[in-house]
Amino acid sequence: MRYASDHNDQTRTKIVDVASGLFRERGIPDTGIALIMKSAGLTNGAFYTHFSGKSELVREAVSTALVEQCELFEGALLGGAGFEELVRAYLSPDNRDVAREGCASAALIADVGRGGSELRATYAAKLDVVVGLIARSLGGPSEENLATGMMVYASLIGTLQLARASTTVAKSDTILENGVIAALAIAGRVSAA
Amino acid sequence: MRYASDHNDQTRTKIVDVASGLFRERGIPDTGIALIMKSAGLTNGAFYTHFSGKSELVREAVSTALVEQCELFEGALLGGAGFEELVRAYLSPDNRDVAREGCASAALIADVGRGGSELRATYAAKLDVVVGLIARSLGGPSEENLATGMMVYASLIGTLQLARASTTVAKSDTILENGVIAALAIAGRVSAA
DNA sequence: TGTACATCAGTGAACGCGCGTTCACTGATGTAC
DNA sequence: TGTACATCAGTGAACGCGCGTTCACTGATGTAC
Repeated sequence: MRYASDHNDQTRTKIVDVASGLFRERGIPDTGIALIMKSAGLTNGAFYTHFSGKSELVREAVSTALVEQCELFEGALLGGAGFEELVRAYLSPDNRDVAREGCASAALIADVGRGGSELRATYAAKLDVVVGLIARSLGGPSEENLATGMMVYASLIGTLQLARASTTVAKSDTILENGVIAALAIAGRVSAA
Repeated sequence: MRYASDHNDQTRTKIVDVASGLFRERGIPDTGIALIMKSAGLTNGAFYTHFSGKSELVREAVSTALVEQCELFEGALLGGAGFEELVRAYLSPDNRDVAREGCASAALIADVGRGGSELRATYAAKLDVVVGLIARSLGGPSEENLATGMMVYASLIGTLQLARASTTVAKSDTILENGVIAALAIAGRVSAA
């Protein structure tokens, strides 16, 4: 073969990774195929040898972005982090400022909600994994901890979005700090209810 | 004059109202001027006799949508509603299903975060009013209650977004119900911290 | 009173542009005989 | 061994389309003299 046997896969992965970052940074509708392909070091025509169309890429890019989220949480858990450290890792200024590498939900969930059932199903599958990891930090994947984990995640998403929409760094930082307290409050109460 | 003296204002308000709904339903980048004007019963050319461009309309439409939010909360408070009833009004299936008339933050906050400083400032101004109303339902606009109100709002936004992105009505309904518990938990804890 | 002009919200065709997508082609490497 | 053909990731120009925006024009009503 004229390319290494995994060349095709590598190129495809590269496109998905690049798109995953650009979508989070610019939003899905404002990110065109030509920009994605140029950022991946290719021309737009090659796109369709890898994907049936933009919506297929969107699904894979959203999925990949959420897997990154999982890896952040998994890494923290393996490092011995507890619930509060998980929350602090999420609500860090870095995660707020570098949307390209940040939480897919905070950046794209509204677009997912407006999307088709395929996109929502793809999102839901990975969301369950993220919530499972939060539940693990709460003691394990019991029904209660999963419900609490989902609410904690909801709170984290909203907090990060408010922090990103803030007009000053000081206000934004305060929101992130209060977000930790709010997450702790949810962790202590939803399960108990 | 060939039109009533307030005709111009009425048309402008009509355009803003229509845009405010369409933006929430479809997202800002996927809502074009032609569609907005057609929905308002006009042709696209007339748009520029009312606005300097799309971004001016976006600012006014976001602002208007948040004012609607305020009116929902104010109405509930005047009706004697307490904090929990406020939260339940927000996390209702109606507010989830009819994005056109629902919370501007849940629908548009990611776009606001990606927007310019003018849009963020416009959003922030109205956000403070919304948070002030939540604080009022917590007892009054003290520093503590405002901080708590902001975190409650963050949680509500995230919860509604997750509910909208869900794949089944049952899961979505559960998220809304648990969201009430989470909001109560935050109300009880952030202030106390 | 009649006529010429001013006002101005709105019309609708057109502008340049970037979108998602298609397609004839390239060129490096593999295989058949 | 040499030659003809197959493979296939990638190129880059072009497609139709809708975007935000512009602009010459309309037509109903007002004002000036």
